[in-house]
Amino acid sequence: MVTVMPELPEVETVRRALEIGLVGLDVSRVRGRPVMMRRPLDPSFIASRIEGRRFAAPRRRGKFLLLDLDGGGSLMVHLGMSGKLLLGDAEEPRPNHTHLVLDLSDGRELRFVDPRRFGFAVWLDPGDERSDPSLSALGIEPLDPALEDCLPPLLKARRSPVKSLILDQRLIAGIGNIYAAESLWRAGIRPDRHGRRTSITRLRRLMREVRTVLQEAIDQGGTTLRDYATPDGNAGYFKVKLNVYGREGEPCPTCGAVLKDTRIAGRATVWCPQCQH
DNA sequence: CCAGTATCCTGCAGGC
DNA sequence: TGCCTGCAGGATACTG
Repeated sequence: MVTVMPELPEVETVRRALEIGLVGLDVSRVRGRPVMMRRPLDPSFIASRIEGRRFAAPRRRGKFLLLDLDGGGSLMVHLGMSGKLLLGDAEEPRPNHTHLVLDLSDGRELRFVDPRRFGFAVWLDPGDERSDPSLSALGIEPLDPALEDCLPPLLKARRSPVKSLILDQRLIAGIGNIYAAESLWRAGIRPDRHGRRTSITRLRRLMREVRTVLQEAIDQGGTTLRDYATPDGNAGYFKVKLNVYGREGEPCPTCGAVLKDTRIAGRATVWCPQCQH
């Protein structure tokens, strides 16, 4: 059983669910206790900035969500690897590890839940966005049409394994361990091949596969989303057909060779020794 | 500047 | 059955 972590497609699907379920609602009250997360959570400060204000359309940059409020400023949320944003009835019991609760004007609550606390939620005043260290360092969006032209030369200039490079958010924003493995398998490139030793042609192919797999996953999420009468945040967690991730020891879907399992930069990496070179 | 590794956290799987 | 260990991974601080 593979647990799907929030990478770009999952975050985008959450964004779309919130666009449907959150825009136009007012925040009547913010609740939560201070807790150490990837960045410290300060519910009182967040409350001072957003209580009494109305949600505008949410945005996404890489894996970061920007929940904008009318009149300026955003609640920036990163889901880490176990984070969820849930829209639920106030009557329902809250899940364990609910760190932040926003009471909404329709009687529901927006809940930020994150057992492993690799995620965070922080307030950004207007103008903070430009200088925020997480956002300002981000590389190109994978769905940007300029991807095929911009990124290959940058990858070609690096020594690291291609897999490490496409996981580097400063180069390309939004890919995690799952879609990295899937993209490389689709492109027929060994995950441990160094950027320097990969032709521009093959790197361009990789960029196409990155875009395709992410777009397919977003489309799947969109399908999931339409199935929910009331978007509840869980809509962001779906399963696409994963060809290699979590399938070490199983036959390659293309050639039948046994999928190999290795570690690159400390991360589990599955690949086909026959198809990827 | 660049590459590689340690670190944070909880839940769960596997071994004995 | 129950305890222990290790792994899962995103971003970033740190080391060489």
